[in-house]
This record gives sequence, C-alpha cells and structure tokens, in this order.
Amino acid sequence: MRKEIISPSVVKRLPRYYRFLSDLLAKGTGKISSGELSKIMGTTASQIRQDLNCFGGFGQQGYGYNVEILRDEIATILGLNHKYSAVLIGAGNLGRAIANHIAFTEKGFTLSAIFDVDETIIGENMNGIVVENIDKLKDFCKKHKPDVAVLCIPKNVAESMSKQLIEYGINAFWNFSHYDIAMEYPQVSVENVHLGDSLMTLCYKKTLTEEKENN
Amino acid sequence: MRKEIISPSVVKRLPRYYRFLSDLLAKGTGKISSGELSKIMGTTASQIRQDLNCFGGFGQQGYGYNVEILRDEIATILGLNHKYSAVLIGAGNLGRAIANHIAFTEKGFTLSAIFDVDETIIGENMNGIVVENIDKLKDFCKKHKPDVAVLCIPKNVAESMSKQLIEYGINAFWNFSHYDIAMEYPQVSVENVHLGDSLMTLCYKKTLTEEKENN
DNA sequence: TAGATTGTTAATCGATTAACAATC
DNA sequence: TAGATTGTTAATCGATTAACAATC
Repeated sequence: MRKEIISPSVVKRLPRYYRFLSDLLAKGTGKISSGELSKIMGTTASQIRQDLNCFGGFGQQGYGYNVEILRDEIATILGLNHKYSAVLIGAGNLGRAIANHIAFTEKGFTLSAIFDVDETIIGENMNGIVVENIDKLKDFCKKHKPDVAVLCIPKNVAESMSKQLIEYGINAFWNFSHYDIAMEYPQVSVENVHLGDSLMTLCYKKTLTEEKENN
Repeated sequence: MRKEIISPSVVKRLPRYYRFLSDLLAKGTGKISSGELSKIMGTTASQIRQDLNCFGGFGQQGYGYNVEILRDEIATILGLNHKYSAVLIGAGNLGRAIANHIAFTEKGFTLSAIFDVDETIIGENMNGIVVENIDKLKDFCKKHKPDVAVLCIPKNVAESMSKQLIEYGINAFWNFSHYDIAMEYPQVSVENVHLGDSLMTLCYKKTLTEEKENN
C-alpha cells in the first residue's frame, strides 16, 4: 500500500537499499527475495518488505523483486534524477575534499560553483571548477538560482552565511558546520554532517568494549 | 537511576549534548535547567531529563544542572579523555581533509600515523605527520599497537585492508569507505560515515519540498 | 498444482512524552 | 516556607518483528 508520508526511519534506510541494489545490479543479479537481501544487508526480511511497501508493492509473490526495477524506483523516490544545482561555500581542507571526492552527479546534484574568502585559494581549479571570490556569490545566485548550498565553513561564519543564502533564495543545505540552520529556519531542508559527533561516538563504542574486556 | 546499558538513541545524542554544553560553558553559563536547554537544542525537557538520568542524576531539584559538571560527566561517559591512538589509511582528498580538519585530540584520539600506496603522496607532510608507505603498516602496528584505524580508501581495497588491520590487532574503525566491516566482523567497533547516503537524503528532502510547493 | 515469497495485519518492542511526587 | 525543577513512573507513540493469508 502506497503511503503518503514515509517515516523518517524508512527514509534513512533508502540510500542504503539503493547502494546494495546498485551493487547487485553491477554483479548482474536480476532478481532477489527479501530473504536473500536481508542476509546481504544484515536486516530482517520483514523490515525490507515493510519498507518497500511504503511506495506500493513492486515485488511479485512467489518470485521476489526485480533488482533493476526496484533500484530505479528507489532512485526516483530519492529524486536522484533531478540534478539540483549546488554551490560549495568554503574551499578549505574539507570543502576541497568534498569537491574532489563526492560524486554529486550520481546523487542527484551538479556542483556548479565554489566560493571562498581566502585570496590564496580563489582562482584555484578544483575538479574543473574555479574557486570564486565570495563577493560574487550574490550575483551568481541571482543569475543561476542554485538549489542547494554545501557549507564547509566554520560555525561562526555559518550563521550570517546561511542567512544570506536563504535571502538569495536557497532553501536546502548540506551542512558540515556546527551551526544549527534548521533551528532558526524550520522551513528549509537541512542535512547535517557532524564528523566530530561521529568520532566521539566511535570513542564511546571503543571505551565500552575496553570496559567489557576488563571485566 | 544509573543504567547498565544505554540505549542507542541516547548514545547518538550524547555528542550533541557535549557540544551544546561546551558552548554554554564557553559563554560562561554556570547552570542550566532541562527546560532552558531544551529550547536551545530544540528537544523536550522530558527527553533531556530521561537521557541524563541514564548515568545517574547529577541535577539538583529546584535548581537545574551545573553546566561544567554535566559536560565533564558526558566527556567521561564518551571516553574523550582516552587519547586512543589512531592511524589514517588513505591520504587522498578525503584522508587529507580528515587529517587537517578534524580535532582528534578533542574527541578522544591522537592521530599517530598516515599511510598510503601512492608514491607521489608518500613523504608529504600532513598536519605535522609524514605520510608513510603502506608496506610499513605492519611493523608500525607491531611496535605501536594503535587502537583505531580511519579508513579513507575505496570500497574494493577496504575489504582486504580491514582484514589485515584486524590481524594486526586493531578492533575499532572510523569507516569512510562503503565496505561493511561490521557485517563480517561483528566483534569490532565500527562507526560508518556514508557521505553519499547523506547527500542522497538531502536530495530526498529537497524533492519532497519541491513536490509540496507544486501542490 | 505445489512451492515460494510477497503484501499486510497483528503483536511486540523500544523510545518519547506527559505527569507528578520528591526535594532542593 | 514557597517556588522551581529534578528524578521517575505511567501513558503514548512509533518502529520493528512475527505471522499468515493472498497469489504468482
């Protein structure tokens, strides 16, 4: 049964389904059952069937799921066909890595411009894009109406920068800064990446197992 | 009441508490109530009190929580005082950014060595550490017994690399590759960072709001 | 048809929120 | 003491798992 609102827990799992199904497709697997997929992914068959049925059943009883159809359907649900235009703000260590390392095109985006304040970085070529001076951002946004901004800037400048970007019409953020955009602007779409939090979580896990071993 | 096992949902929130409490402390805030904190963090006072009581109550009725004590307590629970020794495998775009951008020391770790296969990168200095040839990894591990490995390598080499690292005695991974270590080695601690998944999730959110606007 | 596997409902489990007595 | 706010129990909500009838 097709559901109007897909629960956050299901949404969070969609990219992972997409990845595993892409791998299977690359391997030439034509069909797969919820049971087989659950073993590969380390979940339960029940959860897989529940999840997939949020968007209407495209499995076949007694057979399973067609890998290609399923993968393409998930791609459509995620909106990966959109090629939203993205601007990257901040071309320091992290911004540079994002520009060079992330396959934007495969994930529904096109990286269309990079901006920084640092004179020594401006003019540099990153993955085919020349880093521009941040003071050209306003004009660029007026002209090209980018859809999302990738924030690779420190927390203290992220506040005023997101304010500006929202004024310039941007309503979605891939946020690597520790500034909490979603708190102040509830209407915009924000995906936060808190690498520091992730590392601290690892520290917690490691500490836990250490303690277990010492008991 | 102190709980033996802290639920995953609470653990995931701990680094965020730590961040907000650190900010408050930096601002000179001495005490805070669950109500005030909930407004700042965008949660409920009830959840905050529930969460904090997993490790035993260190609030004071009628007063609130002492910010410094609370922050230090969370730091201890996370194990941030440990300074676990970390080796970084893969000094490409992403590895480079990790080495330069992440404050390992504040998050319970010390970055002690960086390894790569690429001759053009080996010898380079990153944040005070010279990139070494990957064939020196085994000796390094024997000698220095590092605690965790940060994997900034492609999926196809991640499989054999994690196998080796586990043989060399490493039992915790900060994993930026798409290889699923935890599936094959359930005993090791793994924290995955799937930047691609995060970007696809943003694509989904953006697509959702677009659809809403067109209705 | 028989076997397999889905789609879907019901049962269980866990996490969040609400309420309030305890107490500083 | 009176007011405020915690610690904790109970109620609600959501997510996962189990079960099984529908059906390819």
